[in-house]
Amino acid sequence: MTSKNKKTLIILDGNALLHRAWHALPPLTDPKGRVVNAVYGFTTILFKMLKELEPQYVAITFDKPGPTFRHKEYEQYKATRVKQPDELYEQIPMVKEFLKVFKIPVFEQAGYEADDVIGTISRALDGRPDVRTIIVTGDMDALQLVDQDTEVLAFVKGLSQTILYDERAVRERYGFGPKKLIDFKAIKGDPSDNVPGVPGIGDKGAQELIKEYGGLDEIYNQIKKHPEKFKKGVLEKLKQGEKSAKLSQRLVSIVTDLPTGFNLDKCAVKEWDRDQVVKLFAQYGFKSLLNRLPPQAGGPPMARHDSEQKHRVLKDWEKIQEFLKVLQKQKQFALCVETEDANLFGDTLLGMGFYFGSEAYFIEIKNLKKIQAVALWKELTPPLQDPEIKKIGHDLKSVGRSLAERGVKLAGLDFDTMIASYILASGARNHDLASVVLQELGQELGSPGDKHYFAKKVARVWALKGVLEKKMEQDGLSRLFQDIEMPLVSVLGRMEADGIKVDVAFLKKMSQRVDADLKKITKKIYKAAGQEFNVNSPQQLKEILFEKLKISSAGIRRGKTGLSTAASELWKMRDQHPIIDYVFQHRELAKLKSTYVDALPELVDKKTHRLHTSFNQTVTATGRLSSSNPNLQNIPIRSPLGREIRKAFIAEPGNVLIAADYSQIELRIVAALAGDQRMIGAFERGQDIHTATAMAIWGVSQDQVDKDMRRAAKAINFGVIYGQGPHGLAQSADISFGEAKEFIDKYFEVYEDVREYMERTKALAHKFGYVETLFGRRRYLPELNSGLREVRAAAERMAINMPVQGTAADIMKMAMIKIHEALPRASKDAKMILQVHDELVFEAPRTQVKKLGQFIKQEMENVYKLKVPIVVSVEQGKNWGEMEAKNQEIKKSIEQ
DNA sequence: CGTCGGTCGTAC
DNA sequence: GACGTACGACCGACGT
Repeated sequence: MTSKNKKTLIILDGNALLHRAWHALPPLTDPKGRVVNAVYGFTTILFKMLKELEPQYVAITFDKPGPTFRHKEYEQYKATRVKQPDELYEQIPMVKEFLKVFKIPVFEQAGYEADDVIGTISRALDGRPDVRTIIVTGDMDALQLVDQDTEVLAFVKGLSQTILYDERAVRERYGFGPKKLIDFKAIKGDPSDNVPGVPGIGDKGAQELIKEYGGLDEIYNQIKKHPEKFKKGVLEKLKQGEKSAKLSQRLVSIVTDLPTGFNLDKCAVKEWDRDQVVKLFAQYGFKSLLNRLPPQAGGPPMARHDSEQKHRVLKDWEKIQEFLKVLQKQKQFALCVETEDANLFGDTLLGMGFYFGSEAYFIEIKNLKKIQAVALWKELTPPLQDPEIKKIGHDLKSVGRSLAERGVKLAGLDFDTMIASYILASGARNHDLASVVLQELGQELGSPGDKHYFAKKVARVWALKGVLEKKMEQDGLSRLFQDIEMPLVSVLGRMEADGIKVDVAFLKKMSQRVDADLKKITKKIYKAAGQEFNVNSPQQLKEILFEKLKISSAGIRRGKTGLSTAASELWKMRDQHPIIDYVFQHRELAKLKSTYVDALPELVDKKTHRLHTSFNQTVTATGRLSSSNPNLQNIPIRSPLGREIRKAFIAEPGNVLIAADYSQIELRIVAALAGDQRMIGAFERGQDIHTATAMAIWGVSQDQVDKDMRRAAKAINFGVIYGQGPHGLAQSADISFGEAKEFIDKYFEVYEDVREYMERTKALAHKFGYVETLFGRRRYLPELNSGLREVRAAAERMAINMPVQGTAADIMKMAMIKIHEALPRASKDAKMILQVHDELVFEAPRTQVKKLGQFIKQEMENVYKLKVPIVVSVEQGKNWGEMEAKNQEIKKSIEQ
């Protein structure tokens, strides 16, 4: 039989390949946080083998966990093996999941190793000269199985290189055939398996002996007959090691007669279900592997889920008119907006996608005649603006804003698949349409190149709604979605569109001033350093500080790139050299200039001088919003120069800005969630919470609490919210580790229910794998099961923090919805324009401040009844930097 | 020339 | 590394 006519069986040594992949690849994690590098590596190997070897049959073998007959034979067998981390072994079931989908059979046998199963299979095929067997493995033990019809493909150097061993290749490498490898190893031993061999004889000696005599039995026969043939030392060692050699021989012999239930037909390569494969890959985050899926052997073309007819692209005006008539009748539909530049704003509109009645349409608008476009919008606008007609979409805030630029006020926002995805997996994955479709539907979204891409997109959005809705229901997340997140979408859209006015001239002047100061301070730095360098480069700076100026690096934190030059570290060296102070000044100026003073005017609308941030609703792991382009949630306030920047945020003439702050909202939530009467009491009495904490910890009266005591109490109050340990507290309160530890102990004695609450939260997190806010918002924390103590501890801190931060976010969101809804009744000219986590900023006519201030405070304070009072302080001013308190109850300077 | 990780700093 | 949640500027290494 010529090799051409032969069929090929590949047998993969699962354990060996998994080990190899584990060591060769960095610890990649999947969207759930599990380490999956070995699965990934194994899968790439599998694909490569399928593609390159084009086998007709495939089988996989694994070790069965537990002792083998070799352990019974020799207790020390593999005793020197270092146990690999759990993260590796946890990947075996994952690999098996893949194999199931690819319909590849797994063979294993209790009490035996993968090699024995491989041996059995390859010997079972001895009677089948029409089958060529290739054993794919990461170690060389299998070489003894090589024969006329059996080869070994061994991975060397990680996963990058393979060598194919047939009989000749084995002979070339060792000087004898595969069968003799057993005796060779029996003599030389195998340190990695702790097989002793003949002590004192190694690689070279064993090789010579085998070449000379052929095998172990022959050697010992010769010793009896002609001991004089052997060198003295070798003879002695062989005699001494006879028992050990015989034992080793048994240990390294691969068993070939197990009852594995092997049957070649079972191993025939079968077609797999591409959708299942895609789904699984999505689960594991193996996006790149999708393109490397091996071709289906002889199978029909890939099955497609949706027939092409269901996706219609409408270009002709007549067809579009027909479509519009049907659209008018719909009570709900999915929609998307497509623009040339993909960001939806100010771009040429390509068209819009719609889905209803099991059909997807893409209406091409770009090439319509002017008069047709006008007619189109006339027909399209009423259903889009009708709040009774439900709109389903992905990122409806963007859709709404895009339509708003074209004069359409989108209403009836019912189901946003981006938000639903976020609700189900906040922080755990991307929520762009392609990712969500892949994760939830197991389908590829395709690219704009596809003929029906845009129509397909909107069909996918519709399909997603069904899946996500059900999942939210199952997890009890529907209320959160319907009552908080969906109503918030249009609130945020409105805030973004309104924007905030910026005094650009003020910032330009400031830029010049700061630039001059920066130049001066830079000169001082160069002089002090004795040379010019880039002060903005930490790398160059540390060279100047520690090498040129020889500033002591004792006690300075080190990072991945060496000594740190962070402010906290520079502070430790402040007395050693005047340059440190200059660097501080330089850092502050450079930061403010580049991040704010120069960056903000770039993003201001040239005509209106208003700045339109994006409030992102699907970014944070806790439920907070984030802000970007620009980030208006980190505008400086703490330093005097920083606060100057806030003055650039102004009200229109005749208007003022009103800022309303939740006071100590997170600590109040801690008190409420923990049900801690002592902390609740302090809030009920309207006490300053940090002073109250200081009083309780030290058992003193209010007037005995000095500044330092209050400062320490404040640090620990905040620390609690973050799950901070003694080390962190020592740092932030500037006290010793021992003192910090004492404080924390005392704190939890005082607020015992807070301690209990923390413990309960951690326990629940471990039990369920997630934590939740008062309103059921979840955060999954797969890292709680990490084998690494540090990773686990970090996850526990997240578990502590999320319900607190997240509940505050929930409350704030509810207040925003309530206010947005009621604001027109309080004032038709007032606008809610910013949210900064615990603060809302409004712009309103000066004349209405008093009334509005009261209204806002009322709404914010009463949006939800906690076990503690919620208090809001209101301020007003011409700009965001100079605000005056409107109510006297709480003075901002004290409480923060 | 673009991308990306590292470092740093701003806010709550 | 040691305190949770973000965004973003700058640097410099790396790949095209």
